[in-house]
Amino acid sequence: MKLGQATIKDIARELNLSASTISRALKDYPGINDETKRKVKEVAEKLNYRPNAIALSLRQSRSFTIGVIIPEVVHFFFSTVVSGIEEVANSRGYNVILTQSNEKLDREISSMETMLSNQIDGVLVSYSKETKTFEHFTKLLDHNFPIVFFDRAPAIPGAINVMVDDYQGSFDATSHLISQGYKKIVHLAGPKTLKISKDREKGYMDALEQNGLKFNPDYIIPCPMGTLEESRGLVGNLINSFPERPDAYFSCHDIGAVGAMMACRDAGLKVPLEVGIVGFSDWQFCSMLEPQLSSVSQPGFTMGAKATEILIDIIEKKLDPKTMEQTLILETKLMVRDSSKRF
Amino acid sequence: MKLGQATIKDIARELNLSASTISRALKDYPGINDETKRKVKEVAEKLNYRPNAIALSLRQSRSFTIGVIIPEVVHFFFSTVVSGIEEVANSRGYNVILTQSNEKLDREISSMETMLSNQIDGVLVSYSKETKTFEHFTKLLDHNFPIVFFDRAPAIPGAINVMVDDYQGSFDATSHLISQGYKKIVHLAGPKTLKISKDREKGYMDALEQNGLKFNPDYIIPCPMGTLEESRGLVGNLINSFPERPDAYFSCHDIGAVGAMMACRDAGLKVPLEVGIVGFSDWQFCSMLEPQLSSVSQPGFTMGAKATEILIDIIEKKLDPKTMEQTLILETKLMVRDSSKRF
DNA sequence: TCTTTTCCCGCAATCGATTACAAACCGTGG
DNA sequence: CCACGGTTTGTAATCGATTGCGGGAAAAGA
Repeated sequence: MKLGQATIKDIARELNLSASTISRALKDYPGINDETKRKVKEVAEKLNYRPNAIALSLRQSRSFTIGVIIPEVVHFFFSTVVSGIEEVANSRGYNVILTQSNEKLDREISSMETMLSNQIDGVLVSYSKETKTFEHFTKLLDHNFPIVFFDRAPAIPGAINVMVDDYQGSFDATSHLISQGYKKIVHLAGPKTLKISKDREKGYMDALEQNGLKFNPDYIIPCPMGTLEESRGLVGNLINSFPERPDAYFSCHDIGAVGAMMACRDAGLKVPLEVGIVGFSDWQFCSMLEPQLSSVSQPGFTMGAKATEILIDIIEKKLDPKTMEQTLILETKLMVRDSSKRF
Repeated sequence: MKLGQATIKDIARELNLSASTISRALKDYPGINDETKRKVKEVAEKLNYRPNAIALSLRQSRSFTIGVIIPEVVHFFFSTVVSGIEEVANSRGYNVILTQSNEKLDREISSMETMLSNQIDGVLVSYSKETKTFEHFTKLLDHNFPIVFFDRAPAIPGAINVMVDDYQGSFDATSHLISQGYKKIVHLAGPKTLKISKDREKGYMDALEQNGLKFNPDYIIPCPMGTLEESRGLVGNLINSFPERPDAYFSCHDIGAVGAMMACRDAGLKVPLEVGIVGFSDWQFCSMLEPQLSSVSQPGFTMGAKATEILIDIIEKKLDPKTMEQTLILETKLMVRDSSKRF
């Protein structure tokens, strides 16, 4: 109304026809006079008619809108994923409603609530660090509501997940460090609630073992917050206090790696000569650092795009969550740069 | 339906009441028996009733949804703004539909179209670099459709804008370089289509003049693409070809500054001793670089938050775009770091 | 000329919630 | 015994678009 938005009735009035005729004329139904169609379209054009998507949604019980719940937007990886989501959703005629949980469970839940009220057709979720129970998702899955999880995959049987091969990426990164002659490799680990953290930790451990290095549990340093200050502080302490000073750091995310790099610089250690460092995610800034930071690159855009393809296929019944492959794993790629190149 | 979502009619059937009674009972209208209310609420709870927002939207011709159009999500500044938007919109009960134009005009236009179809209540826009005409906005503004522009403000009389003080930020940055003894200051400029580019350029020029330095038009280097490679290449060429080698670079964005920094490093020039560098936006990575990059910090979150406050106030008629202040300018803050500190 | 077929189009219901108006029911007072 | 007031609930229209069904008119056939 605000816009004086023309409706089908306005066209009907103008032409002394009924609303149903207009509707059919606009959609080129057979059984409508060509001349009538022409006139209807002409008037529609003139009045700048635009179908009311809300009315359609109500009638069809679907909105051509998908919801996205991510921990935070201001995050290189997630924003990349969102970009992929946006791209595919748009090209397939869907809108994207975005909410961030800020890593809080209650916001995640209330987001789901309002999205459901808004009759979204499906939802893409990367759950928060706080999320330890998944009833708010399983309840919906049980009713066949389309949900696709990305990056962070919950322990829900039957859930569809799109993720990167965290294990392999981590394994590759650690193996690379070993191949460069680093022997005492510390792992800066993420929160245990996330499967990705556990996978990355396991990749690290397996790489050590398969390369004949002994695994030292003290070399796993939990960095639950994931801030630069946290890892910088922890690594700083560690450099001075450890009996055997570590000679490499593999962090489960880039920020942690930068913190480690700074701590090393603070301590006067040369990277990569004395200390090797590898991060995870390959954020934009990796190649801007001095030395450039090696990192495991995650295909964020692809992840968003694939997850959206799958979700929409499920919505449109082109895929059946019951019978399809439940987990799509995308390959990572180790970007070797100066921070870990000794030879 | 998909969810077997309960409607008001389901409750009505269960209790042998009419839909209207249910509606009133749920909203605690007077004139409904307390006992009835209790029972209605009980059944609503049992059936996990959630009002259908789409039905409400249709009836009220408003959707409690605002649209956001930005050039790209994968951009530190814009994602920060989106975060602010999300925050305020959520707390005031609005959903956020996000689209990115990828700096393309036609996508910007088609985004507006589909958003209007979806009966959004208002829209927040930062227009694309390609956008040179604004009919797709003025048409709506003329019909009193709520639009608030942020960061990039179009030349539309009467439009509401929220932006940072690009001029002052630029002026401060340049003055700072001068105060550090740099004399031949190059400006890496952005696309002329954006007002922010022009403002930043003007701030640079005025700072030179007011500090008694002669302005040399050759010292303004257009960097329309805004990529690292672009500025790195341009500055690289410039170092070798210029009769008087510049001793400082003020870039209109951080990426350009990093490119300049790399070009200097390539050329064996010491930053900040021989060359001073200042960027604009204060992206996350500024303090991770070596040397740390000085930059003009823009309050992205605040910008998103303020713009959303204003938009919703307009939507809810708490503000009148005709009579209110049309441009809100937020202060920038120069973050002085090592890349420009000579003393 | 009367019947049948074909062609166009309108009626009315639907999606879910809201709301002005009307109605049914109760008890009470005249 | 009737009317009236108050309390509680129901009816029906509305938002915009769609669609099954049916109807009217003109054209074709008998």
